[in-house]
Amino acid sequence: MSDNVFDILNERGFVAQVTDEEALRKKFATEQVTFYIGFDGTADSLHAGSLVTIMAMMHLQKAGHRPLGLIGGGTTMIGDPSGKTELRQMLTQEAIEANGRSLHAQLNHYLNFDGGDAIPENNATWLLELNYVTFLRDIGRHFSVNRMLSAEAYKQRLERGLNFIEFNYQILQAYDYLELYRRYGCTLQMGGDDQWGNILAGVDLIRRVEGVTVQALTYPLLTTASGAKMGKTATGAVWLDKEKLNSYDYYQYWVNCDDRDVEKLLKTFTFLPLDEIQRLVALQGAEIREAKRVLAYEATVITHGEAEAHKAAETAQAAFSSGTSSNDLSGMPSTNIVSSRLEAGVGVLEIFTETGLTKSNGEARRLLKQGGVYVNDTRITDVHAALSLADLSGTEILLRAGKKKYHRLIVE
RNA sequence: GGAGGGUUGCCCGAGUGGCUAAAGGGGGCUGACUGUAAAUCAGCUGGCUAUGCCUUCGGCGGUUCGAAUCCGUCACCCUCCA
Repeated sequence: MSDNVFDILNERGFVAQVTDEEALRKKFATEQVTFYIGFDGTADSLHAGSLVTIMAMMHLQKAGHRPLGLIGGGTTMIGDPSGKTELRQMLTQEAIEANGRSLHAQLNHYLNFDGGDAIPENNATWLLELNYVTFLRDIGRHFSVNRMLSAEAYKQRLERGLNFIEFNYQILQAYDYLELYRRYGCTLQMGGDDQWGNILAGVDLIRRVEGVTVQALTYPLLTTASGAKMGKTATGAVWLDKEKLNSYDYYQYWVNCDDRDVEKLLKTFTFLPLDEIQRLVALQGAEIREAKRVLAYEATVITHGEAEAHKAAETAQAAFSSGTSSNDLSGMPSTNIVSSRLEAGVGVLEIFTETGLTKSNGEARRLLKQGGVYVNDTRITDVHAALSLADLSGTEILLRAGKKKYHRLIVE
């Protein structure tokens, strides 16, 4: 370990706040640190927002430390008030458990629970069977309500109303840290900067109960240059699950990023060396697209693997670079259609909606009127236009909505 | 438990009997310009078997020729009092 992992994290922009930088550096340099990050169990797939966390874990793991992926199966039943203005929607226990399993399977892809020494955990294991009175005696007495109330996270909620159940969230998260310290010797918790208060509560609790000083590190909450949260688009979250978002669209998400975000994204979501990133970011004007392609490729490799990333890149190249002869569109989303339907003629509006390019016939009609409907790269202007066998090029028809959304219609 | 205020389209928010598929903003989409970027400009932004029809203003029921708008009731949220 010539370079301290702390520096790697720091250089790449993963560090917002640390409890004790010197102590943490020393730990990283001298021992294997078991660290944990909690994942909320409200969905059955992680999205690009969680990637920051995952990348941080991977960096530490590469440096020889031991990641502990904690699914908040128990805490999800409560809801974290931090950064939210409303009570989180309650999920059934069954749904939360199912989500937990999916999330662990996903994390396994990045952290390798099976082969390596990474540890999957779920706080439902200890939280669900807590005895209320015992918990109050042993843990509750260490928490000062005064201090909790003065925390920024609660202040805002106090204006609007804070449910008792949510008020307990921090205590439970603190307790998680204690449990993980006891069970696995976990001495570092990381998380988004909005978790700082909750994480510190755990650090305090461990000091009071065990007399041991453990560490906390948060990374900045990433937003795009236009102010949106990472991993969310208007059409939905950027899921990491291939079933929910195919590799091509995933690749496209990264390629379409804002120029101003490229450097940050490369540092955070790829493992490329910093000097390479500097070289890419130095590109000017349209050349910056090269940096975006690298970003998209690298990011897709990490999540979907090299083969998928390669296919996505080829497909994007074929679709967007008119000069090239590459015709590999295999990565593009597609829909099958029986040839008899084409023989009879299928309305363009109908087919756009059927493939999901538009959500309704009305939307398709609107799109067409505005000049955003293309078939085989030719703009369609007639609302009543229909596709027939004559539109086939090979065994497929290329549909496009607007400038960027492609879809292949494959005849079987 | 008592008194009052609120619940409108993806989000915020105006509307307090017909001119309301519902102002305005945000977001999104399309087009132009470009570099699959940003900024800017213009248009669009409930559904359909579409010069018309249907559904939408928390749920249900009522008054009315006509209701997001009035009445009743239920649900949820907020504020003040306990």
